[in-house]
This record gives sequence, structure tokens and C-alpha cells, in this order.
Amino acid sequence: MDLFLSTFEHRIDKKGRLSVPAPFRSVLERRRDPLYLFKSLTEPCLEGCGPERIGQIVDAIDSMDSLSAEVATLQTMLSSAQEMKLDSEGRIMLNADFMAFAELNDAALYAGIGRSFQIWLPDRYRGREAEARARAKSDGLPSLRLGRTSPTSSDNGSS
Amino acid sequence: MDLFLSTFEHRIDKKGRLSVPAPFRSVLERRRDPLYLFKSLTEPCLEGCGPERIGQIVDAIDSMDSLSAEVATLQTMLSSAQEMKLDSEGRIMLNADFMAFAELNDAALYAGIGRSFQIWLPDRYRGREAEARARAKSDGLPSLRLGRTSPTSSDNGSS
DNA sequence: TCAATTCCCATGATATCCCATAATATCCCA
DNA sequence: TGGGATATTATGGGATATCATGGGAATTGA
Repeated sequence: MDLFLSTFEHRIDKKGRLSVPAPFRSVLERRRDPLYLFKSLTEPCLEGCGPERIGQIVDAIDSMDSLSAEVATLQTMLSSAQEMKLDSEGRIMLNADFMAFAELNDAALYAGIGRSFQIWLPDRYRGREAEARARAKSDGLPSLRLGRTSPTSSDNGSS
Repeated sequence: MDLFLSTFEHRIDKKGRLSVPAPFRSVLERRRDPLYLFKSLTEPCLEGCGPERIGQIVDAIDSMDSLSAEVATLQTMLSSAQEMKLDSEGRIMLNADFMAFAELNDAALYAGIGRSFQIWLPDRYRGREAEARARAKSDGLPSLRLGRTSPTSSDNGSS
């Protein structure tokens, strides 16, 4: 399972171009996946993912009551989603709506969070990270059932 | 079951390269696991582990309320996590963020703690170790509940 | 025709590969 | 069991490839 991990800060040049981090690109290329971006529903950032996550949202909508508020929310995500084309150097161009939504100007911070990643105004992200770390110190870590691997996980290489 | 144990101190060269202790490398190689590092949430050190722990975090996020503070905490862990590629001599390169977070400069101390290990500024680690020993003397040992039967308790000490 | 893209090339920084070496640990055979 | 031979390990340095970034020229589209 290859994931989007780590953070990268990249410049947005005068033409509005923004490099996708090479490790993220290679995840997508390995799966021959296009890249989708959409506006986060909960935070002032953009979310990036491959098609399978878009498909999950579509499937979730199909399985829900089409009149519910949740469906409308999920549809909002889809309607802001956009397939991004990379230039030959692996850069994307953010449209004005995306730029304004995440309040980006001349730099962007990619934060990999597993199956997807986020794009933030760098200073804003670092503020959030500091908050999360302070909270973890005072409240303790979320209870992960660490230790034994769950039956679904890969190989337990017993020698 | 092979574990990360013992401590090792290694130099960080001018290029920022740091050897992974050979015993830790052989644990990972035996499992054909890549090595992941991330910034500790609670201490000024880096944590090293294999992919199963990263996978647990990813799965935990998917199963939780995406608006909760715990999810934000887990995402903070992932967005500092990085798959480390070892060069042909078994060294990793620590990026500037990792170096600054653990306040490393020209040496690092690996502390194996079982299923994972930590990377510390050597002097800081030794200070903590002394504190922990003093605490054990005054407060007594934490209650060790050994023999917590795990389903796969085949502890065949490998050759 | 003008503005916005897309394509192509240049460049500096940095990571990666490959080789060398000294110290230590391990092996092997008398 | 001892001691020389060999392998492993940590460390360093030069050469090479990759990456992020920037800019000009060609292309598109209204």
C-alpha cells in the first residue's frame, strides 16, 4: 500500500504553477491514476486524491437517501472536484477559485495524510500542527489499538 | 518475533546522512519492510517503525469521525511520516524538519523499544534515561503485566 | 488581436549512486 | 583454543541523476 505521507512546501510561480511533490507523483503514476483536487468541506484547504476516493463519494451518495442533507454535502464536494493535468515537469495550475478558497498566494504546503493529501497556506498549516501537538501533549494520544496487527493486515513474517 | 532493541550512537555526516544500525536493518530486511520515520507527538525525538503501524493509523482515521480532534492528531502524525529510502550503505537522509524537531546536529542515538525505535539527540536521551532510572528507584517499577496472552504467542527465538 | 495556457529548455540545489577506507566482528583451520 | 584471514560495519568523498523552479516560444481560445 503506497500512501501520501510527509509534508512539502513548494512555491507558486508568477504563472500560477505549483509542483506536485515527486513522491506523490510517483504514487499516482504507479497506479496510473489521474489527480483530483476539491475544496475541503471542513477546513480552508484543498484535498487531493486519486479516482478511487472520488468513486467512494459517488457510491456513498448512491446508497443514501437522495433528499438528505448529507447527500447535498457530498454533492458539494463533487461539484468542486476537478481532474488536474500535470505539465511535463509535474506541475499543476490552480484556478482562481481554488487559490481564493485556500487563500494561497505564492507558496503552498502539501500535507500527506495517507490515502489523500491536503494543500494549505503554509503558515496556516503550521499553526494547526502546533495546536494538534499541544493537544496531544495535554490530552494524550488517541487510543490506537497498537500492538497486535489486525487479521486483515499483510504478512506476519513468522520465520 | 524480532524486535528493535538496544541503543546505538551514530554520526550524522556533512551531507546529513545517518547510518541505520545493522541490527535494525536486518529486522526490516527480514520482513522486507520499508522504514518509516515520523515526529513523536509527545517528545522531542523521531519514531521509527515498519509499515504495519502506519497502516493502523490510516485505518483508524478512516473508521473515526473525520471532524474529531483525534483524527486531526492522527493526521498530524501521518503528515510528518516519511518512508525513508536507504542508500546502498544502509544510511538515511534526515530532512531539515526532522533535524530541527529532534534538535540533531552531528550525531544521533537510536533507542530500540521493541516494535519501534526512537532517534534522539544523544545527550538528551541520556538525561532522560537517568531521570527514568531515578524515578524507578523512588516510585518503584510500573506494574508489568507479563504474559498478556496474545493469540500468536509463538515466541520462537529465530536463529 | 490579446490574454492565457501549454510546451520546451535551462539551471541551481540537492539527493542518490558508487567507490574507498579504517575499525571491528566473525569465521576457519591448524 | 588461538590467531590469522575474511566479512561486516560505519563513515567519507566525488560523480551523477533528480527535482523544483523559472522563462521564452509556440499554441490555443474568445
